[in-house]
Amino acid sequence: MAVPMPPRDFDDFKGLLAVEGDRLPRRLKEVARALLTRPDEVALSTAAQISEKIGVQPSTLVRFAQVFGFRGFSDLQSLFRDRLRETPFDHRSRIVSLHLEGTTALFDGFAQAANKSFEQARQTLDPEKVETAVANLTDALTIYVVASGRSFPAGAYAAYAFGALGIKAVLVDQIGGLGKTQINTSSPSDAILAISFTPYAPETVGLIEIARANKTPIIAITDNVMSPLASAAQIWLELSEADYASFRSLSATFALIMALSVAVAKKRGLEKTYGS
Amino acid sequence: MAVPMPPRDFDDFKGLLAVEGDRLPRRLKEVARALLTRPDEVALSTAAQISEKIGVQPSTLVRFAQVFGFRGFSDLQSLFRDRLRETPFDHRSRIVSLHLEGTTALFDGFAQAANKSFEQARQTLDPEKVETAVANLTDALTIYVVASGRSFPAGAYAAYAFGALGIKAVLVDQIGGLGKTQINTSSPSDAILAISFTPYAPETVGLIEIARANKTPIIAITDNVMSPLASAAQIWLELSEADYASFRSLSATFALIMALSVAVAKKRGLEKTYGS
DNA sequence: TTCTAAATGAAATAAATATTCCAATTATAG
DNA sequence: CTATAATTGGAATATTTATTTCATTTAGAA
Repeated sequence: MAVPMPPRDFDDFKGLLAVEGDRLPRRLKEVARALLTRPDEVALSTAAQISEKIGVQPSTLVRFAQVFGFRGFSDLQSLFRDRLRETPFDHRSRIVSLHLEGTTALFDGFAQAANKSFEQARQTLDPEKVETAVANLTDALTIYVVASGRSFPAGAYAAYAFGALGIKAVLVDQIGGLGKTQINTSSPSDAILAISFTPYAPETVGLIEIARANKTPIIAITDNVMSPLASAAQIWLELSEADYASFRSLSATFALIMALSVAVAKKRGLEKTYGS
Repeated sequence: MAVPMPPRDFDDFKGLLAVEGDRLPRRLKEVARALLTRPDEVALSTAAQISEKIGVQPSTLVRFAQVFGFRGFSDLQSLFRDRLRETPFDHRSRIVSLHLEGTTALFDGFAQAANKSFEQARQTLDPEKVETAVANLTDALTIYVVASGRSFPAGAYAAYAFGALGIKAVLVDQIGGLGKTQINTSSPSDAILAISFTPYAPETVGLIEIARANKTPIIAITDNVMSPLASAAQIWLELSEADYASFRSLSATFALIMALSVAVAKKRGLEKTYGS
């Protein structure tokens, strides 16, 4: 194999991967992906630590570097270190370079809305109620996740997160109009996690009525006291999201779902190392 | 010499220096100043390089560290490395009322990860490519949204957002194993919006192959050049999300989806006031 | 299938890096 | 000043970390 000139900086390296990356053997491709996914870690860790995380031998890292013309892994790593040095003010400075126009400006707007949501959530979330919710979910045999309309993605994610952590959860997706059938198998030893915000999807409201008739404990994530979920649920967690361009953020909802999942897994003491 | 407990993080160390710093001997005082002046360099360089820059012997660095209760310089250095790993918001938000324990602390962790994702996204997102993506989506008769596994909630949300804005979109939900059937109706006058991150769900990869065979333009949201989506797509947008407790954030993905939706709606000039 | 080349894992070795030790210097108290 | 303790520099050593080598596995061609 011809020994090419090694890339001179991180962007060069990335560009090279874009072209040549596909030709790499299986393991080296994994390495490439991993290095690009966590460039900061590459800069700050030793070859042994990195290779361990990726699940390859240190020698594989050295070989990987040599394929691109470096003498060894250390030379490649110095690209990652320089990258971290060069970005000090762009990357982690206090004032973020905001985009001023176009679609990326919209992106910034939504990012800010997310931030605002987080701050609001810190204020409105009652830690005690959250812990009670965790306790209830921990005791549940099966967690039924109910969410419709705009909240459906959050529900889908909750089901995913629970599953990834080895927690038995069912997403009530109402497919084929079978929502009622899906939730009707719930019992007092299970739990419902219901997610709904203004305007409360009538499907969700209808479904939790059934759960209530079954005496299944209901944990709700909703936006305020006046929510139909607040009165129906045993515990409800208040989360008021900010909006931008007439789209309400879902970021705090997602963060809360992740927090609940991990907390339940911890409490059950079966935290599988999976997730991601 | 009494061996004190070494500081646990960078801020601890800084605080300790504020109190004890003046009592240090001349050379060690120089060291303290230098380390605080360029903390990034301390994280990224070797003891020899640092000592050279300061103009002292490497052994002085070791002794310096030991004065503060560390076993050697390496232990002190790891504080500087951790500092660099932390999210930029970590520093500031320390002041803000952070929850210190329990599930709400987890919530804060995920909120910070989301923030870091936003910052990273600002760096990696190429405004030009974003605008091209918007243009492509604007021209599409129907937008097919493809996302599986962890990314599925994002896809579901994209379909929702497009719909709410009056943009014809189909969520390829692969129900009943009909994913291929669903996407097979796509044609060059449509567009695919594919979302996938490490580890790339094979379903998604398979589906976009079909779209490619149909010559349907593909717009991808993925995490790096090595992604199978990057090579298959006409345009791909790079988005590397941060993670916490081994769960990767989705916040930047959601923000980008919202931004794209709104931008397309604007461009089509049919922005219905609905959404939320 | 069999053969050959390529790729990988694991251990051995080399290189680098950090730490300790001791002699030389500087500061401080008497 | 002198004596003593504290601090520092520099070389020697120990430790960690990267790299090379070689045996084994895997993939590809004939």
